[in-house]
Amino acid sequence: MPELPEVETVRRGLEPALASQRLDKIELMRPDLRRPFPPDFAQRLEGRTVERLSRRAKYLIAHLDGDLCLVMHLGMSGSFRIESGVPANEKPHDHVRFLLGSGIRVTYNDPRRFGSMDLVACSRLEQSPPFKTLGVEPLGTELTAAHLAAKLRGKATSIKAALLDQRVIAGLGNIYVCEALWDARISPRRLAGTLADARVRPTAACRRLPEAIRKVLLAAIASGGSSLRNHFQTDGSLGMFQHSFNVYDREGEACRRPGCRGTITRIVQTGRSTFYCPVCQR
DNA sequence: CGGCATACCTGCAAGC
DNA sequence: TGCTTGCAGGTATGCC
Repeated sequence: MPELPEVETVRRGLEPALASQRLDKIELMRPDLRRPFPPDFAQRLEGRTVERLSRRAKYLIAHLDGDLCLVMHLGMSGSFRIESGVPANEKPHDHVRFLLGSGIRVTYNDPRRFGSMDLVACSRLEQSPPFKTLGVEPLGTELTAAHLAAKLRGKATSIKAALLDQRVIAGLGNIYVCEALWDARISPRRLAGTLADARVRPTAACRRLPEAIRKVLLAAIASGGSSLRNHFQTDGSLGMFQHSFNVYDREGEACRRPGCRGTITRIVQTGRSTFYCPVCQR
């Protein structure tokens, strides 16, 4: 289930199957996911070759020849399957099938249909929605304590909500926000604005955040990478792998920080579960 | 505009 | 066992 590390894992898993491949045929099993597919979706894709797969935040982007980009989001429950052989095996909630020149099939499955697929000119990607409003890539060089302090200055909302805001940092979701805040020993209830001082400089806690964020994301990507190497599930699906968390979904368990005697607590913030240790996260 | 609740959709686990 | 309820890692929209 896809936050940034899961999407990156899917990208790496799909890349070998898709790179340099011609899209021979696109089959749509329904007219929409979260929104209708763009007009002439299949026709605009068929016959083009995939040059590469990239990722921005939680979006997966297939770059095709002729300046066309297929922008995909996995929503809450999207996954891909790579298969060969005939006949195609159909599963519930298969919505899109890509038939490649190699004979391989890539199938998109999404029970909740919160995912999306859109077509955009690659040359205008950054100016088009949703990219134009996205914040910095957490694994890029732009994520610094100073940048965070500037973005969080004056914010009256919690740091938890602020980090979930894709306009601040793009790609964090509920799990990795909880994990990063635990790692940085910051309470999710703390007001975002308090991470910048009066001169809009980062506080000590704010200075711990960029490293904490990178650490949890990179660890998750590494874990996804190893589950990929073990090989896709028996059905070839990509996009789910279990990873051990320090706080997420651990309500009632002992805090894992050495020396801390706290118990992981669940609260609800802006309608979503937050897990944290009230003893060591301040 | 900022902050929050709500809607979208299905599956699953827990509780009665 | 079978039904109901609540919850799930996503974003977009509308309301104050």
